[in-house]
Amino acid sequence: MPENKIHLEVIKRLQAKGARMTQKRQRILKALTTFDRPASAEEIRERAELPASDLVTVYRNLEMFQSIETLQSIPLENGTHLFELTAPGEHYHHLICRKCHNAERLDVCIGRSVKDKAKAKGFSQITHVLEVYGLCGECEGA
Amino acid sequence: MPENKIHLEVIKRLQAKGARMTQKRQRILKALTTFDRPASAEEIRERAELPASDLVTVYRNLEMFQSIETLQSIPLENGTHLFELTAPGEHYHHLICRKCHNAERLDVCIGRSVKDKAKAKGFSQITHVLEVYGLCGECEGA
DNA sequence: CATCAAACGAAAGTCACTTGCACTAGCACT
DNA sequence: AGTGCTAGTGCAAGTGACTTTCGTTTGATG
Repeated sequence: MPENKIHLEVIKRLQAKGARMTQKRQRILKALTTFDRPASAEEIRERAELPASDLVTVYRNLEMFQSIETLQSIPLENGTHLFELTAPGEHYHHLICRKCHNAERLDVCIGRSVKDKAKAKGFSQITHVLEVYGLCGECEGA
Repeated sequence: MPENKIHLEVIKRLQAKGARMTQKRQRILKALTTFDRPASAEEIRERAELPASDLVTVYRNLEMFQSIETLQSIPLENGTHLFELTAPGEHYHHLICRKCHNAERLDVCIGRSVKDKAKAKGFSQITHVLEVYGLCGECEGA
C-alpha cells in the first residue's frame, strides 16, 4: 500500500473514532512508513525527529494506531516490542534475529484454523502471535 | 510424564551442567508439577511456600529449568510471562484468556516448516512462539 | 473566531525482572 | 566424617520499558 493511501485510510479511521490528525501524529506516521522492518518505540521517536521527552507521545500514538488496526506490535523474547505498519486489519508474522532485531516477514499464517478452534472453546476477541526467533547469519559469528 | 520421572530427568540434566539439586530448587520444581496450567512467577513462589523476598530465587530457578529444556516461558500480551513444565525438549502452544490467564494447550504446531524456512534464510538457534489470546466464556460477560 | 474535547509534555510512578555482593550449602574428594 | 570449591541464595538496590497524572496546547466544528 502506497504511503499516501495509508495516510488517507488512517485519517478516515481516526475520524471514525473522533480522533484528530495532529502534527506529531503525522510525523510519527510518516516515520513509520520509512522503516523496511519493525522498529522499536525509541527508533520511531528518532526517525520522527522528536526529542527524547516525546517518547510518551510516541507510545500514545502507537496505541492509537493499533486501535484502528493499522499497526502491529511484535513481541520480542525479552518482553519488549517492535512496531510495524500494516494494511488495515491485516497482520504479519516474522523471522527475527534475537541479536540485531532485523526482521523479515514469513508467509505462514495459521489464523483461520486457530480462530475456529478458539471459538469452539467459547473464546471471543481472538488474536494470535506467531513469531520465529533465531540468530541471523551475520550475528552468528560475533 | 509422572512427577517422579520428571524429577529424575531434571536431576540428570542439572548434573550434566554441573548444577545442583538444592532444597529451594526442589520445592520450586515440585510446585511447578502441581499446576494444571501455566503460572506466573509470583504464583509459583506462593505454591512453593517461599517468602516474597525469594521471588528472585524463583526467577533464577525458572531460568535454570529453561536452560535444561524442561520449562517453557509463555509470553502474554502485556510483556509478562507464564511458566509451564514441559517434557524434556518439548514445547506447547496455548489458548490463553487475556483476563483470567486460564490457558489450555492447543494441538497446533508449525515448528517443522518454520524451522526449515528460517534455516534456509541462514538463521540458527531457531525458536518460535505461537500463542492465541482471547476472552474465555466466563470473562466475556464481566 | 470561539469552543471544548483530544492531544501533548514534563515529571513521577509502576512493575516485572535483574544484578551485585556477602553469605550459605551441595557435592567431590579425601 | 571432614574439607574445599563453587553453585546457589538473600537482601537491597538497580534497570528499563512502558504508564499515569495533570496542567497546558491545539485541531476540528459550528
